[in-house]
Amino acid sequence: MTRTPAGLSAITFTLDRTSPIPLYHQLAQQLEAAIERGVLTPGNRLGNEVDLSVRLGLSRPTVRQAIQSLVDKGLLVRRRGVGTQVVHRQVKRPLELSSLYDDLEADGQRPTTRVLRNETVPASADVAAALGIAEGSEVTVLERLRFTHDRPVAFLCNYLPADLVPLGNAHLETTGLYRMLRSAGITLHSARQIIGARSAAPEEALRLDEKEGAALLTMQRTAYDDTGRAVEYGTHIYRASRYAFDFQLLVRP
Amino acid sequence: MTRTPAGLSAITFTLDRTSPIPLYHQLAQQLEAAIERGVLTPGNRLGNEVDLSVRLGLSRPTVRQAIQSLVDKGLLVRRRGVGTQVVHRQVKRPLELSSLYDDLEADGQRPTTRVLRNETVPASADVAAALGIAEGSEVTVLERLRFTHDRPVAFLCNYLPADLVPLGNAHLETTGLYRMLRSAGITLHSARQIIGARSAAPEEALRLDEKEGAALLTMQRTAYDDTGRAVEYGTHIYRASRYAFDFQLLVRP
DNA sequence: TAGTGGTCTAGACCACACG
DNA sequence: GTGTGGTCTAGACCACTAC
Repeated sequence: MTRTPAGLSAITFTLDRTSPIPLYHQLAQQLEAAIERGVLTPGNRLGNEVDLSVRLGLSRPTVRQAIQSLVDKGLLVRRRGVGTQVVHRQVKRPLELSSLYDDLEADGQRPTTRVLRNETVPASADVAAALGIAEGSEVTVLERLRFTHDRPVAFLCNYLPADLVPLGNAHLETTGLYRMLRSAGITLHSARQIIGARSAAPEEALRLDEKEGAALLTMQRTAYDDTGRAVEYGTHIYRASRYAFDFQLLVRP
Repeated sequence: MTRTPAGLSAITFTLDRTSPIPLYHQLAQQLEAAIERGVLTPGNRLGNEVDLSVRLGLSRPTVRQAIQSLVDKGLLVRRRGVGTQVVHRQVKRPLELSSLYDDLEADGQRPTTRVLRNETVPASADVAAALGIAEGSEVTVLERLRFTHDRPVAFLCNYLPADLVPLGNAHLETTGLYRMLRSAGITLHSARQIIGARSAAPEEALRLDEKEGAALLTMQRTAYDDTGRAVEYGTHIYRASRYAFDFQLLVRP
């Protein structure tokens, strides 16, 4: 006997074939919304792909593609011979290239930034190596203090190829670096991050309003765009008493 | 004119249709190997999918699936109207659910482990909450010290549902916890990690051979399996002087 | 044995980038 | 215009799971 799962049958899908949004994406969005709204609850079976495709008037590969995208997001699990189910525990925040500004803002923290330094200098050996450019090439060096509730959270030092994008202080104080890069048409592709800890040196302690010797969280990051070109190299220092990295991550199948 | 890129034409692909390994996976492996060996160098175009499928005697969707898997890994980039290229900077180590043991071993560090505690206790409120089980349920609590070169690197405290898998001390001393879970047939699916820092308390300093007040790197993690069931909750403390998290991560398109 | 997802085919048309 | 990837179809057979 073929049972249509209660949750799924309660959903009316509306697919617009004239829309520029791909059909599989429309379907995926509506499935995700149904999960979000609780119409499809954890453990609910999704019903087999063939039935679903017939019901929607789509081909099976298209339906599969929609389902697959949600599997990749960690919302669904497929088991051969069993079926497709909603994962019991929802993935709240998928791991992304963490932008401190976005993280804080998403947290309702209303971050602010003070630009301490913004100038063009020749790249030192280590910066050149990190960015994969010639030593002495022009790079923009950026030093910023980030605050929430008028208290410092982090000291951010970044290096970018000088010709990449104009970095006005006004914008830097009201938004995050990654947003500026994105709106300049630069799409980030990958990054390497090293997260460690160390004790605060006297000048660091002063800058961050911590005691000397307090534990600090550190991150070094190099970010790359589509073509593999290094776009940004940074050294960040966070007050461990006010910040921690919160990752949700998926295991590659 | 259609040019076959030099790199690609130099490769002979061998596809075994009788193999249980899917064709798209065989192709993906061989493409990846070619990139690894340097036959396909960064910037090399991969040639269009239609030609490739004809040459290999595969359908285009199958070839696409192979290419897509490498795009997902961050090795290739596709651009509509342009083509498929090898990414300039290679992704060295994709982000995975980091296993300290595996990380150290991959680094040639020959990690060792001393089990300090391994017993079954009723779950406290916070452990029960983290694992999503009833307070007072039986959990296995594990305390381990991990060494490299006979010096401590980390103190690991983990809680697992008691009935999950037998955890013999002998195995725990010679391998990692995640390997034991995997060989018990548990496939990890997702995890939430919180990485922070703090100063060493006296007893922590003693245990890790650090000075009191030294900066320590901390991680809290809850790991989940396929079904969304919490499999493990742990609190780890690392010597910041000897360990840092090294992530390579991709931005979701 | 029945039902599920996993793989694969051989086409088709479209949107976009580039010369 | 030409070539590229992006999307979509309507089937097919197989492997695995559960009963």
